[in-house]
Amino acid sequence: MNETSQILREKNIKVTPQRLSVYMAFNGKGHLSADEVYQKARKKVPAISLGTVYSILENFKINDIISEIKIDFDKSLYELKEGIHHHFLCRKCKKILDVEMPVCNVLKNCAVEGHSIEDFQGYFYGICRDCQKDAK
Amino acid sequence: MNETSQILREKNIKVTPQRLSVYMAFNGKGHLSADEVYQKARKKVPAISLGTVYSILENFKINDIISEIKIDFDKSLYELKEGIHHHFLCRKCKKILDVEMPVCNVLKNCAVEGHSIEDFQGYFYGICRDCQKDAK
DNA sequence: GACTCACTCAGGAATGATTATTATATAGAA
DNA sequence: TTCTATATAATAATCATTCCTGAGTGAGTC
Repeated sequence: MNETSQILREKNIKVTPQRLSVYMAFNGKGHLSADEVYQKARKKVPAISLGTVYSILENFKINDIISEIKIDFDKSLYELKEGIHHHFLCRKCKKILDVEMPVCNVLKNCAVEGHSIEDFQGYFYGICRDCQKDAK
Repeated sequence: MNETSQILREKNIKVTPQRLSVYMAFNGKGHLSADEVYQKARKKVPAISLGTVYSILENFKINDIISEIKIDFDKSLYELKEGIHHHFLCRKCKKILDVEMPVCNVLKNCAVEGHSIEDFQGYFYGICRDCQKDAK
């Protein structure tokens, strides 16, 4: 009974090799596309299908284990939900970076114009530090 | 030489009936999908094709006339860029509402962790005022 | 052990938004 | 008006994502 199994059990999610492999695909790396998750999960469970990966990602999303990021308009990225942060897309090198923006964090769990806010995502677009350096 | 033509000319965008019809599709309404723009534009230019609509939307986006919104993860929405505001998606009725959030507006045109910010989009998720009322 | 019942999965087909292609038409400048 | 780069219509292609189906699995019951 490892740590990942524990996390799933706490959310009443049945533990299966496929689910463990998807969870573990995120080890260390954030911002994975469904296909990247699929490629990594296959190393543990070679027979896993892409459809299964999508369904597990959906399950994890509903259960607040991961969040979906749609910053670059062509495909979804996923990351483990740990620590509040937002995302920056460099228009030049297309890298996606996490950015801390404490002022944004208070926006969660408050009300705006009478609407209750359960979640907030902030997307920043611009030129990253490295690309600015290169331009000089 | 109407007002819309003027706006396009200022951006060095050739004025065509198709472009005018796409621009005018936004009259008053925000948050249109590409297909909704297409349906509205057809009323002025019946022969316009969906491909053309997409290409004009892309052109307008690059020229800062409209912005693309991807808050509900299945298709893009577009709106004229007028006034800074952010978006709220009600998880119950799926309506998208504009929200003013002045604290977010300062985030544009500043630097975060050394990255220059040219644009910022804030997406809020929760239950809207009306749906909260209904639940009572 | 046999039998449910609900859930999970693999494989493959279907969907649907978006993009690419190409030949024709046209806006705007000379 | 003529010319040329650009815009457009029509259509095909792409590709992420969802749907479907039939087979597996595991827990609980008898």
